[in-house]
Amino acid sequence: MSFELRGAKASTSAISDKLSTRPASVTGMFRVLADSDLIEYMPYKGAKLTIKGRDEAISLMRKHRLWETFMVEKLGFGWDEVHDVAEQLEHVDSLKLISKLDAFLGFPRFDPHGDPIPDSQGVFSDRSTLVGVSEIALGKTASIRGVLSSSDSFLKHLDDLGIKLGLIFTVVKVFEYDGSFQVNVGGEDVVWSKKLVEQLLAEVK
Amino acid sequence: MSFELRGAKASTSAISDKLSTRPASVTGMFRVLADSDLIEYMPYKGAKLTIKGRDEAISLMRKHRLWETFMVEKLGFGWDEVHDVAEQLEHVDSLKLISKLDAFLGFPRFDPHGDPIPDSQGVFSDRSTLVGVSEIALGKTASIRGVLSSSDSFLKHLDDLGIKLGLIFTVVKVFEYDGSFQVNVGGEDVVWSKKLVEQLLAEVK
DNA sequence: CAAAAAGATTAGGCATGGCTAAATTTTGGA
DNA sequence: TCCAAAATTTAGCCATGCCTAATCTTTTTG
Repeated sequence: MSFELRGAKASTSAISDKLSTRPASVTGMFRVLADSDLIEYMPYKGAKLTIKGRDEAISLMRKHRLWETFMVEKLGFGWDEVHDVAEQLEHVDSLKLISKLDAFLGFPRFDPHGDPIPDSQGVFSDRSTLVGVSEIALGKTASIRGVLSSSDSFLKHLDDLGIKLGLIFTVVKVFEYDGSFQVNVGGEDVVWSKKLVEQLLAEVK
Repeated sequence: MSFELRGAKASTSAISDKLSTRPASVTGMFRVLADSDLIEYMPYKGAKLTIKGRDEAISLMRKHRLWETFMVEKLGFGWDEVHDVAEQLEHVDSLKLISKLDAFLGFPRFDPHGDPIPDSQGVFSDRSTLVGVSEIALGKTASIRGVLSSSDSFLKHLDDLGIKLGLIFTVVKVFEYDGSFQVNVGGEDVVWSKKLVEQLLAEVK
């Protein structure tokens, strides 16, 4: 479901490529989607999501990102290995399951990649509430919401330092010399390097 | 996947009934299952699981019961409303997901209905390790593993008393007069009625 | 601005999977 | 034992979904 949500035009062959299928098949899918009122489709002119289609896409995105969050935060998966499984999980059909899962996770507004999770009404949190840790002002308290990199070494480093999604910290000091941050986590002061904080996303309280 | 695991014979029409389909369709399924070496099939004579088929069935059962346990224990679903959703979840294909889920749940050996959950090797815990609470001897410590009833009023009662899967308790006293049990839960003594303990399954330490 | 190239759609074929109806086998009672 | 009833399988049909090849539109380029 890699449709752009705004009026973006994805070419038939680009889609068939991504789906490992043939352009002709995509045209067929367009037809059934149009029949279900999920897209508006004019041959040769492209397709556009209807309101209903947009809602469905947002709902899928919500499910996908909640499952990803669950796998990373609760099951200890690496941030980069959850996509494929989440793609299967997102097709499980149960509104109640998703709302319970949402509650269990504490109604997270961003997934492990820093992408927003729409709420049950389809409303996205303003992405601007998410900032790079390196831009947080002295004295502010924030919680980790995502990462920019997914390299193995980076993720392993997070593990080593005990940095996980939802971790709450306060910026105590910024060292001019090397740009590293001194932060307070659960009463203890620790230092995060400049390179590290540049890859971390957080939500300021 | 309501195949009996032992050499039991489920009639073609019984299966088609349960699947809301036609007997002829079941015969077709038998043929493809036989082609995949999951069953041994002789027309008119019935079908029997092969080793491979048995393994697959056990694996599905494991997934199903783990998901049910997750939904009840972590998401707060009622014991009786998880089956259908678990049937969808069990088809998500990821060995790693299941083993992580298993670990997250603390390697439970029984699901909320008291049925055994095969481990990753396909080994079932001996059902005999599971006993009715009413049969537990004085002074023994045990943990709740399942229920025998799924009536609304019963499940609501469990909620009211804060009795959940995994709850650890010690039998302090059994009252002759009405058969009720005095048990210690987390330092506090409480009384469970005879009617209640007869519906509870537990695993003695 | 036309012709070629690229991209998209239609037409038609093949496999799958479930259905109904007919044929076959098994079962159970006289 | 034998025959009718029940159960099961086979045969043949239809819808789906994706494919290739051919056709049609749009875009690009000389």
